[in-house]
Amino acid sequence: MSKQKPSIPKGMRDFDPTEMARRNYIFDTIKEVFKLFGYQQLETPAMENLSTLTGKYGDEGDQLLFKVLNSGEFLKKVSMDDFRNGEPEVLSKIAEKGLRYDLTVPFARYVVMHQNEITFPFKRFQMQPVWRADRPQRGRYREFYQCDADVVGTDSLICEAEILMMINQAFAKFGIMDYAIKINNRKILTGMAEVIGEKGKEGDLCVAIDKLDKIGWEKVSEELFQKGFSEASVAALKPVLEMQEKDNKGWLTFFKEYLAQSTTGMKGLEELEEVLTLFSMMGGDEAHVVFDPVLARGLSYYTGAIFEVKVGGVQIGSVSGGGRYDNLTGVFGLPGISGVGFSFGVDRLYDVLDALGIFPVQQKESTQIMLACFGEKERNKGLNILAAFREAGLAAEIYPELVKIKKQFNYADKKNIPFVGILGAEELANDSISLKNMKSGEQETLSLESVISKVKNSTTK
RNA sequence: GUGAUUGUAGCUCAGCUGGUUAGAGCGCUGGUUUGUGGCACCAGAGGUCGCCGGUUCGAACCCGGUCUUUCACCCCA
Repeated sequence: MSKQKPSIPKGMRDFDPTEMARRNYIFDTIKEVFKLFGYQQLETPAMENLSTLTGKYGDEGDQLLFKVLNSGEFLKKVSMDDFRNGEPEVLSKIAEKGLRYDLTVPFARYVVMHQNEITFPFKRFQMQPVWRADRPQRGRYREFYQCDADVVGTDSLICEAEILMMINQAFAKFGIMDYAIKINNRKILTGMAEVIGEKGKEGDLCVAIDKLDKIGWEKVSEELFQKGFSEASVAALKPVLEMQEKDNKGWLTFFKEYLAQSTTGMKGLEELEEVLTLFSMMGGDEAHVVFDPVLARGLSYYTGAIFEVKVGGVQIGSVSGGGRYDNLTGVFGLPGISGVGFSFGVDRLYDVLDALGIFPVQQKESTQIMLACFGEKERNKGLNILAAFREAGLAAEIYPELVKIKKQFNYADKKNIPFVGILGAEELANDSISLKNMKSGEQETLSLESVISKVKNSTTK
């Protein structure tokens, strides 16, 4: 074997112990909130049958799927004719599995497969990596985690209100104060397209409108003209876009008049109002919930509420988003199952907490005390003491080699272990431990019991 | 997928218009200190300059390809 420089695939990452401690903090916090609202955890395999995945994310999505080569002689089934017929023909014969692209489609597959065992409404959450063969950029990876929570099998708007509550609570736990949950409704967007006289074109409308704060009104209207919108309809749109300063109540009043001619639009408004009412009945903090009529995402599948969360004071895209969809499981042969769900972007949340400097300082995952021993006799006694530490619930370790005490201390220092218990001839003779506080440098000779209580009191909060 | 951009020691980076044995800081190892980490001082190890090919008497430097990094677009978390 020749030497090779080790590397990892493009767009994939290692997480060192510090990063893992912080990531686990994020996962644990989110998980806690999900559970508090009655969501149950689900896991699905990294690979799905390619037939489950293809065609669910559009042509672009299919391109971004990681396909897994069949085991064995994967070329055996391929004929020269297949080669002449092109890539799709060959692909279907050499790869029948693929890595999951998101958590929603595998979830839909699961619901259909287990429809007879599931009690609806079904509330599940899922925190697993997904893979996309995208071109990586900052904050965009080929392997990343999604934290999804969905409830399927009910149209109740309580679910939407609960999602707002969960975001509220998660952010409160993280200590994020400055954030906005933007909320809109697909039916309102449909209504807008209707009342400006461009029925059915809310897709194009939204793609253009969405860029408003990026490229400005002039370019947006230019784009709309290009998409075939008439002069009159673009003019009819203008009042909405110029209405930037309204609060939620103001918007609702405005839209009740603006959308009066569209039954769909009015339905969307009703839903929105109902969600906000339910949310406040649950005791939600309305200060963070902002109706945004230009919020448009996931239009290919969302049919009702749409949300997105932006954190203030940092230049990072949305950290959470979701919405209501009809007919989640239709493609797998189970029509009529609707649901609403949302997702936290762990990698972005990490960046936000990092940028705001609000990760908890205390690393509860690190060792609380290490034993340093001068010789073999001390080491042997140390093993007993070590067991007692662990019995008492302390994260403890002993330096595994009989080396110079300096080296042992150095290890403890590098690993940020707050206490070192020293065992030498003296300590052995009078059955004690010298406990050194690595931060203050103070050292005292104590009994095993007092070492345990001392370390416990000063390292657990 | 389109257009740019980056790559030199474990890390962050110097390295002149192409010219001997490629440097610094931090980190690492050992020592000053055989019952004590951080600080200081001393010594040392560590690089086929991303990879492949070309131009040249001579390439870290110029050219082509490839991989990687970052950025914009597209799309998205």
